Amino acid sequence: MGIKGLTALLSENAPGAMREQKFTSYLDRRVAIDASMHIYQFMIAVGRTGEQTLTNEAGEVTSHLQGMLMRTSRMLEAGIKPVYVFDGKPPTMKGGELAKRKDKREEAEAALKAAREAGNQEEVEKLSKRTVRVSKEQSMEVMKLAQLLGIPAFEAPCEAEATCAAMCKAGLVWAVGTEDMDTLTFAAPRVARNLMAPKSAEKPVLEFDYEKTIAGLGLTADQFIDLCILCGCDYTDTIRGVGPKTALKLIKEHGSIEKILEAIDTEKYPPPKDWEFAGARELFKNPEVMDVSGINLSWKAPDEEGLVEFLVKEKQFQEDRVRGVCARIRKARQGAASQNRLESFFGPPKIISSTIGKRKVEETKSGKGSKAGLNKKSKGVSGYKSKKT
DNA sequence: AATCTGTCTCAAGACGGC
DNA sequence: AAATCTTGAGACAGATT
DNA sequence: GCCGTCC
Repeated sequence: MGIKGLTALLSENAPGAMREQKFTSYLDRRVAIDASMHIYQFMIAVGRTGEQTLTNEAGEVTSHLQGMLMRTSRMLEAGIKPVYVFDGKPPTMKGGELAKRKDKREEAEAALKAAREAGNQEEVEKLSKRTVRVSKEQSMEVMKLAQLLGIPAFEAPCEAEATCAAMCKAGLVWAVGTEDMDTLTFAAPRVARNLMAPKSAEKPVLEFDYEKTIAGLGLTADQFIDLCILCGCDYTDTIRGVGPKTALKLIKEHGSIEKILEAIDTEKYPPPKDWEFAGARELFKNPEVMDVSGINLSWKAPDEEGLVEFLVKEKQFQEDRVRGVCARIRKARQGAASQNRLESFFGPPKIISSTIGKRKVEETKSGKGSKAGLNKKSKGVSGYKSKKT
């Protein structure tokens, strides 16, 4: 569940760390993306009527593939360069949280069965969304799809978000595109939300800057991790009676969880029994991540025949749709290669902020060196809009 | 009276033709 | 031995200061 | 913009 209440806390206490961006400003940006959340969304939403989803003749679900194909092509056409990262084994400390989720799912499964028997169609649809599971095989199918589309894809050793953050720290990508605020706790320099919001919604991308986050809160990196643990994370429970606001106050006052425990009345604010906050801290501070040194990311042309083999022959996609997507991607790639100023495709030049042009030049100058972004302070910081609740 | 926490509920895509 | 692992936001009641 | 369709 990420970090409870962190977004609200930041918008009140570190608004300067948040900045709204246009979707089009991600032109030519490399972005690391945790694939698992997307897969879940597609399994839940794509082609669903009642308990029905998209399937091939054999009855295998294909919703995740349809969703990923469309979303990925949209990103590529927008000039975004995605890197997909898949979850590995969950850390053992997540066991408690996972057990809770399992209980809830089983509860929903029981209710679903009852609703089916009662013939309550509406209830069946609602509950079946809550019982969705993603198998390893389905994840691997999405990975295969990404690779056929020419996109780098990796399986992380552990939490995908941690490896995404590591890629961003290493300068392999400009930002991590996610809705999960854990990523900021893993100290990803830049986190982008709403990156995939539907075109129609025109929701702006919300960008979080890590350095500005901790500076805005007035905390050190270690203290920020302690704050996140106190707010509530996936790895351990929290002190009863202490939520985000009190947590921030206490951390600023005392500096660390150890000191807080010494200072507060633990009768009134009982910490969890055998509280393993130090273990959680370690998971955030030194997570198990992929070795990203020496990785050379590249975005290749789609393997059209491979896609036809996989999606058409095996999964019964319509061939002209698949070939159509390939054509659109190829066209976008050609445009990017031949045009230095792709932004002219997106509207009159005068509307485009000059920072985009500048950045574009900087990046092309730096060539395909793997460190686009890290050592570059973004310039247009002045124009952020604060958001009130 | 105002603030904060804990719990429970919900919702989660995208294209193209009209 | 076999099978797994995604999330945020808002409403609201009740406790606390 | 709404709605049927994607597999």
